[in-house]
Amino acid sequence: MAEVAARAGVSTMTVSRALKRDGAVSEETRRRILAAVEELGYVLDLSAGALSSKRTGFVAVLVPSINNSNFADTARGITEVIEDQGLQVLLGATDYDIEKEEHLVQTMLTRRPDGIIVTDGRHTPRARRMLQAAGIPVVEIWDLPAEPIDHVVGFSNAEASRALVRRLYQKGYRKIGFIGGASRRDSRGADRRLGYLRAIEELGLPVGRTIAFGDPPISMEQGGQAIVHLIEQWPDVDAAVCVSDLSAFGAIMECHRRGWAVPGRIGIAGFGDFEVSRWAWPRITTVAVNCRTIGLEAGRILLGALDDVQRKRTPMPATLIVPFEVIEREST
Amino acid sequence: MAEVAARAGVSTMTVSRALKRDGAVSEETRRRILAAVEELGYVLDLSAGALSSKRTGFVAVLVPSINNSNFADTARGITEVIEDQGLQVLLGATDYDIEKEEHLVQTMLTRRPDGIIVTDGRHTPRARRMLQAAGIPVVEIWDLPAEPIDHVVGFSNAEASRALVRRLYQKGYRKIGFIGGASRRDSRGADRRLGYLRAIEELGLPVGRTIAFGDPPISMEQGGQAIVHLIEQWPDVDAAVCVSDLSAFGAIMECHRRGWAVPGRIGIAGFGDFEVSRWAWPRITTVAVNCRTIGLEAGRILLGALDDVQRKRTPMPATLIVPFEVIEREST
DNA sequence: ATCGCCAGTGATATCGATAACAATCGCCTG
DNA sequence: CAGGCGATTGTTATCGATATCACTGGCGAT
Repeated sequence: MAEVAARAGVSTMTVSRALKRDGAVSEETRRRILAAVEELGYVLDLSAGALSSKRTGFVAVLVPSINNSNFADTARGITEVIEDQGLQVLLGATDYDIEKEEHLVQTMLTRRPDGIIVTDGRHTPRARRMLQAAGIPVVEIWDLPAEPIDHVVGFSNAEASRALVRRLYQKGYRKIGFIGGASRRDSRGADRRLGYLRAIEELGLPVGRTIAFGDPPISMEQGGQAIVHLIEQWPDVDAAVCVSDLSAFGAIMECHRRGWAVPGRIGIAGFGDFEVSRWAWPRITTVAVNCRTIGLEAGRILLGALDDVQRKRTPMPATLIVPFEVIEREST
Repeated sequence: MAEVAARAGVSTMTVSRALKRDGAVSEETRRRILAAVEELGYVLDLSAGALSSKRTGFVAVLVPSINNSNFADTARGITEVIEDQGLQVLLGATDYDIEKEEHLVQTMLTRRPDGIIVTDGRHTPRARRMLQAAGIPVVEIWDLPAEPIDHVVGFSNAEASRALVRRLYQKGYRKIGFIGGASRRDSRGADRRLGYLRAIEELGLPVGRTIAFGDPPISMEQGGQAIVHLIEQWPDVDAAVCVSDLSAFGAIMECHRRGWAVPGRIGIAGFGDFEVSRWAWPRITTVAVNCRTIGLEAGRILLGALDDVQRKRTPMPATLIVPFEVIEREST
């Protein structure tokens, strides 16, 4: 930067200002500086700037998996909003594991992000403590935690699942099974099962028709295996609610393969409104949440909180509940 | 860190050493320091460490899209390898746009990563210049650039596509069409088309049966629309090669919907061996490359280059060609 | 007994930018 | 015309760690 400054005949401070968005520098000077930057091929070093300004321009984002288009959409939404403000996402994947989340939180805090967005409201006590002590805005997304750390953008997975079951009931289904993961690691999956159970009970339907299969994320393959188990174990089952669209898709394809008509023999519903559900044949009944919106809103709330901090206002923790929608398609 | 040092009765330098992996500190001292760290809830500030050590511990990774499980797998592979060495991935998505890539390269360099991995061998001249001038190891992946910048881990998309077409020919298909994106933005997609054209020509098959549809990434929806166009335009077509599995899937489902048997009426093949292709019904013929391996190898090569730099050896640019495999399944 | 080496530790300078405040200049207001 | 204000630029201190070199004490080899 000193070289650029020398070449442009100004001080480094002026160069620094010229390279910021809000820098108060005269047009003439800025032009000279930018020319010098270009000629020298100079690239600003933010890691130095971060140290003195105490703002790194990073927003840490933790998702269970980037290999899941729902979370990928959310991550994109966040990125979109915050990069407009010159911030950058530091992405991490927890693999649905709160121990790994704890470790990632620590790693991320080591980079001193200006804010952090975590998926889920479940954390290890130590992770929780670190998040609270970090002194930066925190947004928990994709869930409605009982005790939010700070801000929240999410919805009740249990309610959504319950609404789906009730819709199936209206449609005439009475022997409804559930296909989900075998571990509690995926807390959103566990909530969906909970909502299913609640609905079944409320409606007075036969209980117990639950297949637990494999570790999250439940794959297409596991969906296919699970539907076979479900039908073998309870031959009178007339519908299956799957913990995600991917398992629902696997289940439907397995039914095709075995000549079981969907929805003729059994209705099958998923969760998440993945692309595959919109274009599969039959199209898959599911619960849609706007994943990108979750990301956009989480990003906006974070930006708002950062703005509050900068203006030395006390930020007010916000909770934003995003809507979900049961979408009935051809598979039920 | 000064507080921790005071509490442990040592200098900050010793604390710093105790918190590194290779730190030469006596067991007794380390224990005292870690205890102090725990009691004070101290979290190391890497953004400061980066400044003095001139190593940020970042590896920048640019992929066309994180919402594509092939690239997500690659990104995971990279992450896996490098986080073992205490490095962290800085992920960016170019949206299949080399202008956006240029911008991202600049943004990333601003963070002074220790190395950078970019998808594709096509770059704007400025991006290319910046990459070369950065003075850090560069790995280009998922392609075999004519003029590599530095290291390469990839395969020839054209060759792979050509092999697929030849396999279809062996199987008896003679009127083979191609479904791909309408723009040249996706250079791997363009290469696949090229390979298709080359094969068609070599085999003396009827040419021209190419449907170009939409901007990358070509979606399931576009695959469904394109197959209709293809069949309407050339009713005698007996097979379709799609630029990716997603479009192949969309095409197959559209055929189901219209009562066109796959592969009875038309055989359909994809590219990429996505999960959906393994579990769809019919299972989809495709070209498989081990995406995770691309990531793992790219990570390893990068680590090797970083090691070379540290030991002041001159790193030798490496090119690693990963194998692809044509997998014949039920859809052809 | 002396020397040299090594493990463990500390003192100091430094990484490259920006915050905070100061200085300068021109122009407007009363 | 004095005072003051806003726009522009510079000076200096500082952010929080680590590189580098220096120092100490113990121990084995000669």
